[in-house]
Amino acid sequence: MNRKRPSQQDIPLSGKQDESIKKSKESSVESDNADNKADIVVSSNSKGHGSEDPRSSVQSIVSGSSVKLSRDFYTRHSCEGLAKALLGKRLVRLMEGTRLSARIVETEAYLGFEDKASHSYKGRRTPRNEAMFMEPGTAYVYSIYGCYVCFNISSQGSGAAVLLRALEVLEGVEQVKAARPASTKANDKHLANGPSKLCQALSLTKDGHNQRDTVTCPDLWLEDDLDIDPDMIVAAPRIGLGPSAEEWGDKPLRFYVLGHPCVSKRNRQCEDVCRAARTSNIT
DNA sequence: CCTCAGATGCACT
DNA sequence: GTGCATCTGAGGA
Repeated sequence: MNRKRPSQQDIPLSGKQDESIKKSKESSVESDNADNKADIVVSSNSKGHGSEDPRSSVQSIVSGSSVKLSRDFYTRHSCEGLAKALLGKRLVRLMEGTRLSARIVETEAYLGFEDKASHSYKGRRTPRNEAMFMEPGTAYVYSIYGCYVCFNISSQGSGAAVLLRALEVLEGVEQVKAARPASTKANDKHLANGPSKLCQALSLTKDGHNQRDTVTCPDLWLEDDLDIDPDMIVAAPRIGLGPSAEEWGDKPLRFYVLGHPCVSKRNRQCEDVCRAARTSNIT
């Protein structure tokens, strides 16, 4: 039946990008400017590290390969590794026959037993967090602050999971806008730039998706898409943790794509570290 | 760009 | 009863 191939909606980060760059004028300060621009990534699906000059990889956007992520994908990475590996991948949601998809641009790792910020700290296992202990690839959706939900994917390691924090909506923008509050519809970058925003955007609910297996679920899965250059991944402390997390609140377990406009909250200091590491790799 | 307050209901102790 | 892995809008720099 009417399966639409993604067409023009497949192209993210285009036009307006230039505009915002022009606005931020400092064309003399080359390095800063270059990073704000989307040096988004990439060597699509090719593993050989592009030993090329990173500058040449600016804005090479490739459309999704439509290859669903397998169990093996979720199993072969550590929790932290999975959090990074998920960057660039697509979350796909089928709603009444319409395909919605969005690129993952920000994640957080929750390690489980030893992680004081994790719901499964010390192996704590309750009806709520049962999904964290299920097969890698299982969705863990929980409600928070009454009116919101957060979406995680269970990873390897008992009680470990990856929280999705921000997406770039690629397909189904109109439908996504309909699912979000009116005030947020003006700017496409803000459609899914937060853990609960992205759940609203793709209509992910606890009743509908908690404990669903994304490897077999017919209306929710992940697809291979972009491979993010490791040099472009910013590692920063996680967001919103209370004092009970103690030293775990400072560990760099949040990951996002450097320069991507849809990231929920930037950490300039960690971005500087990322850039410094990158330039020293080049020289 | 930033910070701040209030909303909100459920899971757990 | 307490504590959230948050969001929005308003107001200020």
